[in-house]
Amino acid sequence: MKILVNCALPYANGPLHPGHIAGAYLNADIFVRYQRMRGNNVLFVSGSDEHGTPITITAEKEKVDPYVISSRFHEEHLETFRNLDINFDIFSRTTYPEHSETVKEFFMHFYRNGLLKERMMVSPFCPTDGRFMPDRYIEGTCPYCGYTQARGDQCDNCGRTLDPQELIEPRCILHGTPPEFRETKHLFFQLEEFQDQLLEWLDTKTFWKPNVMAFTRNFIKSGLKERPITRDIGWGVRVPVEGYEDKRIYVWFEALIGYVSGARIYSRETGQDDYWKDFYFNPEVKNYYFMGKDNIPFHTIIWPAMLMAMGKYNLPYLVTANEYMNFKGLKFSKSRGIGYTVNEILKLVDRDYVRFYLAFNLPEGGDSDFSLEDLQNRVNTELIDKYGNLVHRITSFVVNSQIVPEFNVEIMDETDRTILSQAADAAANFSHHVEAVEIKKALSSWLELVRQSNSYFNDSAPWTLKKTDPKRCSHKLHISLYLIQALSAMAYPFIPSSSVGMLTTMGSKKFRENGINWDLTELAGSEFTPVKSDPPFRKLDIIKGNPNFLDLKIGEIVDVKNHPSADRLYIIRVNMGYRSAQVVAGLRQHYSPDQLLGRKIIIVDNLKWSKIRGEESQGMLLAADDGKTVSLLSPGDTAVKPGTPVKIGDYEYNTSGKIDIDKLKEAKLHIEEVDGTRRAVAVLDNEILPLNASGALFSSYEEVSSGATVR
RNA sequence: AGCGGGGUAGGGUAGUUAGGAGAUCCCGACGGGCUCAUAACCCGUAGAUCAAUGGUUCAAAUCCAUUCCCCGCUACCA
Repeated sequence: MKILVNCALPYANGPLHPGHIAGAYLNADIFVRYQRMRGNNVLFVSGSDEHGTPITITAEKEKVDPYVISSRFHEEHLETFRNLDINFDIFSRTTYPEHSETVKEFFMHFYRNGLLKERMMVSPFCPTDGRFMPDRYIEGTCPYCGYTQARGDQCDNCGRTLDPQELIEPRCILHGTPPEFRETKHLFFQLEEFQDQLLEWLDTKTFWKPNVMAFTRNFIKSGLKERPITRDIGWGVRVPVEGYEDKRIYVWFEALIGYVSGARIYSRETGQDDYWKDFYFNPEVKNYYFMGKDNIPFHTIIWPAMLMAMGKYNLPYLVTANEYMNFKGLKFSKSRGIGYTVNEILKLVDRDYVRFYLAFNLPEGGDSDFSLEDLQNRVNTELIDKYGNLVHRITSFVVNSQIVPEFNVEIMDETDRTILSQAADAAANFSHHVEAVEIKKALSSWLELVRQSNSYFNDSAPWTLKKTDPKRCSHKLHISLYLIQALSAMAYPFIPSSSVGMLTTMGSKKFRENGINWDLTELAGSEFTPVKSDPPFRKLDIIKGNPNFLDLKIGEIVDVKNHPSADRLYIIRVNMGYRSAQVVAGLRQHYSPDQLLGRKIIIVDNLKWSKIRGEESQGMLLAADDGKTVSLLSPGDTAVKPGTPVKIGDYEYNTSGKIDIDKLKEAKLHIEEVDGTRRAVAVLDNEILPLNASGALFSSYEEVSSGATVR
């Protein structure tokens, strides 16, 4: 059976972080590996999306050609995927000539069929640069609320959608000069013509995940409108029509066609030019699309409409989209310094550990959270302790005891029958879930069998049977080996290289003969000759040597109430980004509620909760006190988001557990001159280190003298 | 403001589409077992007013309504 799997093309304008991988690529790779184990013929395509404004902006900043930027990240992405064992058949580029040709074919087909209509638009034109500017490059005063920094597409203050012409005193953000509004012509794709056909098609997609369907229906409900597919920009695929020499095709239209051009390029490179055609034109072939949630409407509305317009192309069979994987509750962001890139993580952690953790934590149902501590914990306990140790204890027992494992149907007992039926159930559930792209559920049924297998081995106690009933011992060992063979085969899509290692160690005859395939999960014909080996995994120990025991976070005061039974105390509610906390603070003599509201402050988030005069305090806010003045600590950068972790020096908090007030005092938080400015510092390992978040240091809101203690 | 997602034991989570078993699993705490194994594995105990309020129902974490709180998107970006 042939299957086409397309993954949203990552934008070549920055490094990949775990959120990208968990959003679309790892689940696709797992799906593809599984399908290949089942003997299916998969074409697995993705590539770099290289066009679009952001890349030109980066290029302008660095004063290089946009191609330099996209090439840099294309290479980097290729390496990241390779390092993670995510193996596309082709990872193409939208700057390849074959891509432009394919885009041209689509374009001309639409053009000839009257699906592209010319419209005049009025766009801002910067006379200083002599070119049209994107709407968001224009800034001015909002006509509705008077906000002076409203953007041309939207006002950040009142949230209203704007047209750049509506702005009072518009100016170009690059030059500060007022733009002219000039007429410019563009071609519009007649999306609305496909509305009925799309709705009809969507009605057949009862098996799609609710998030995808809800998003799509909502989008259509608000009305499909014709969309411009050309724009005034110099970077992109040329428009193959006279009078459009200065314009390029809009990326949203062109990047999607990258799936087709990628498949064609792969076919040509492998010397079978027509190979791709069956995947797109044979209606028996199912087409799967993987992406993050932001990409849903492009794949459930625009791309299907384009394929409908082309006529004979297969429409997507399943469109699956994950939510976001965040970093400690905040969105991964290279520019804001939140989280790590995949390549940074791979320097510390084996690829299979990363794959396992991300798969375990995939944001399939809702957003999930990434952290190195959690990664280490999950990998050490579930992958290594439970599974790795199971494989190792079984194979090394067999090797050391020199018992030949042999299945004997006549001495099957109840526990044997139970575990074998559990194994069959697990394999069936696993298949069902992977096929439905419910990767986390598949992994759960695998983990359940790991647990059951450990339990079985414990109950079997072959170390006792060895002396009392060698025949039964040999029989139980054979079943145990069969279990880890099945588990390792099932684990292959998740942790490919480790899985192969396991099967080699246990001396699986089927594996030697057929390579990894799904038949490994069948008991019949299984034979094993385990070899002596080291434990299959080394435990992770990456969280250490860090003296920072303070979990400090940026908080924003959202509510202040008087404590009902204490004259000096406030009850303050603090927004911590991914949650809020109530703290009791003795600030009534120093601040009025109005002064506190909206302020960004630092919260100690791993302090033991306590009741202060009957009210729960879930942390402590930091304030400096020099004996005269009490002042809250102020983050140097007021744009810093609530929930942002505060580092001490370069140390990020990454242990766990609550501390008490006495422990907090050991950090000796105080105010001290750093480079001529009074800063909040802590003492760790006899070293004075400044508190900082997103690169900014902290001072106090009110002036306090150097040496003031922070409490 | 609009749209999307969320609030379940000390922490992290599953379950919510199709309402009913003791609400799942991991870490952490406590007790026991085993000794093949990487201080690992197995068994058990404690710990949750399933955000709040109201409603539908014989029955609600799950359905409906209202409210509160959080995140994301609406600036390129899974």
